[in-house]
Amino acid sequence: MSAQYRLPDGATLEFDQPASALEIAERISKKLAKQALAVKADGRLTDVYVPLTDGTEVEIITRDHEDALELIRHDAAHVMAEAVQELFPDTQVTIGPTIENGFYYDFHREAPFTPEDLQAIEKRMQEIVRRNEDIRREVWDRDEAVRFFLDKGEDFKAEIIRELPADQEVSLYRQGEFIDLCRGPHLPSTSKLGDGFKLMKVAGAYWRGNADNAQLQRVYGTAWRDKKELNVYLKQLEEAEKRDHRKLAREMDLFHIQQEAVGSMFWHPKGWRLRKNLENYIRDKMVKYGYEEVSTPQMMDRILWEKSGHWDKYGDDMFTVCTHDHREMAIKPMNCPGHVQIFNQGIKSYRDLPIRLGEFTALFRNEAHGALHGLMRARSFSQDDAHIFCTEAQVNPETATFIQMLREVYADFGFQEFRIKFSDRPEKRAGSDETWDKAEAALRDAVESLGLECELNPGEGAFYGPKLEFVLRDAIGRDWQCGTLQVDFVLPERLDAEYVAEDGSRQRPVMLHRAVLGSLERFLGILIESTAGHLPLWMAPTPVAVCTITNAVDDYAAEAVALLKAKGIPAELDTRNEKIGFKVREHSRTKTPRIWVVGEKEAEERKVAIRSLGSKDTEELGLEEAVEQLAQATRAPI
RNA sequence: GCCGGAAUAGCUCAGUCGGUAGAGCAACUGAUUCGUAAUCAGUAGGUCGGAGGUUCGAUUCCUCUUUCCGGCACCA
Repeated sequence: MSAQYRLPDGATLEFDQPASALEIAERISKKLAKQALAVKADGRLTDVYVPLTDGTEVEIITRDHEDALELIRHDAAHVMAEAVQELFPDTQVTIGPTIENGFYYDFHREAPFTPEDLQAIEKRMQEIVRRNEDIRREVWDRDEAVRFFLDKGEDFKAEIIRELPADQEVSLYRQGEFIDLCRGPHLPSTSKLGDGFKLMKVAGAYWRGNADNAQLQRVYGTAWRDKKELNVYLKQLEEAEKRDHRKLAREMDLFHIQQEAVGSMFWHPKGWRLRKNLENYIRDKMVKYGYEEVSTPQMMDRILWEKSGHWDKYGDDMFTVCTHDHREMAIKPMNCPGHVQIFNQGIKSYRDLPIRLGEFTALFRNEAHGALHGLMRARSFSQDDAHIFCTEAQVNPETATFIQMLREVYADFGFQEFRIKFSDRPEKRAGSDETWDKAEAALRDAVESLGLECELNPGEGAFYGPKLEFVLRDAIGRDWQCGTLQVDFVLPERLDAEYVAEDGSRQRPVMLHRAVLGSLERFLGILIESTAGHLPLWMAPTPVAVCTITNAVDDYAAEAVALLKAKGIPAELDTRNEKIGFKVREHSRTKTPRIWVVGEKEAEERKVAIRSLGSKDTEELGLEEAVEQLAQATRAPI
């Protein structure tokens, strides 16, 4: 039976019988056959040695193809598992997927893998690559596969196979002595993996992501087309680590944390200026968008938190204080119940809605030790938190306005692109299913009418409602939720919020919980990392340092600083007896955006020589003009 | 919280196979008054994260503990 295949260039190849991608490649050129890693058959990735059906559209995947990395990483995981089982036969394998930049494999083994073990594993992987073992697909009977793995003591693997969907083929891939359940496809042999991989770290990870289950050892690796690509990646990573906000914050003298107050910042003068700049900026934005700022008690009786439902879900993570009369007060982990109390004062009419209440006071959450991470995850922090009390009909327009505001703010900080996640009902939640149906539908409607692109994040909503998460990335690619919008029909019910509708009836308002920046601390951390400390002029704690060349011009420099301060610009005066090169270096290292250099010449002409951070050029300007210009440039956008 | 790693001067790090520590930068003092990423010299700075144990002797070995780093879990 003859078979025809179409190639990407439109050409057709004919064979006497069904041919594999390898045979097709062979027909085209020896070189292509040698380079073939896999094949895209009618758009589906398939192994190269599998005979393809007549009429298939065939695209040979070589190393340069965009899909090659995925294959290489997937194979790296298998080769690693093979190496581990050779070196540590008491190890059980579980799963080993590819991830961004690499792969991991979760192993079960009593003894921990040491850094030396990782080196040994990596070496053995290189050996397996040299062995050039064929990687072949086999389809097994499910029960037989389960029995096979149970016999080998591979309980986790057997469990995975047992729980595969009934209609799914059980395919195993064999390379040398190693055999693993896998959907594929794979490279034709281990040598194709090449030498662009490296094991990075070991970490604990729970079986099936559940903390009640056994903890496995996850070995992370990175894999690339070749050594050169690997080295480029490692270099990038090294550079990214230098942008760590904890490191930069120390260099910039922003804040510190110490043992006596784990998870909370001691903000230094410069850091606090920065922090205030952010707060004042977003405060003005909120005024612009029709919010009222309020302030609610730092601690409130436990009873209120029980009523709201927070105690049930988060009681363990709340800090509490006992009063002399034996009342238990919770230090607020969030503002929503407080805002409802304000809403509940007096009778509200539908004419009053929407009511938008915002607050910036500090929140306290007893975050798990292992979760703490500099500014990104702290135990005390503030949010640009606000609650919009509105009618159901207002959910849609309020969402639209919020998204507009968020886009505007993110753009002001240079975040043009960000990810949006749609998180729907979690397992543990308050409110009826009907309420959730309504809330999710309302949010989905809003998202759809705005044409927002979001990814579904199943089961990750708040306990009182579904949410949108606006996600930004840190220097080394970790995702952090910053902005959020949550639709809540539950808390108004639990806390008895109501308004009088047009027909005179009492109605529950909908509550939109929303934050643009989210935690101000976290947002600052992200901003510091994304800008490598080169903050926008209007955010910088010290926008300018005035540096003298000789002490003869100290008075003139002091006058310049006085003029700046008169405009509210926190300028720094540097009259130290140091060479100008020294001063420039130091202010550059602490990321001062502008350095004004003044020497005899400038003093005589009443000018300043302006140097911008990251540039070697200088610009001369008259003193008054320079002050005016900087006053403009340090004004936050509105 | 869990798994692994780490903790030495303000910072970055070296060191001691058990005999109580060193560099560079920063700081301080003095000299130098200088034109855009490090002027020179000198001085000072550490109960080697904390507690306990082994030992004649512990920064080093052991146990516990705290904190930090990386993941995982959690994230109102």
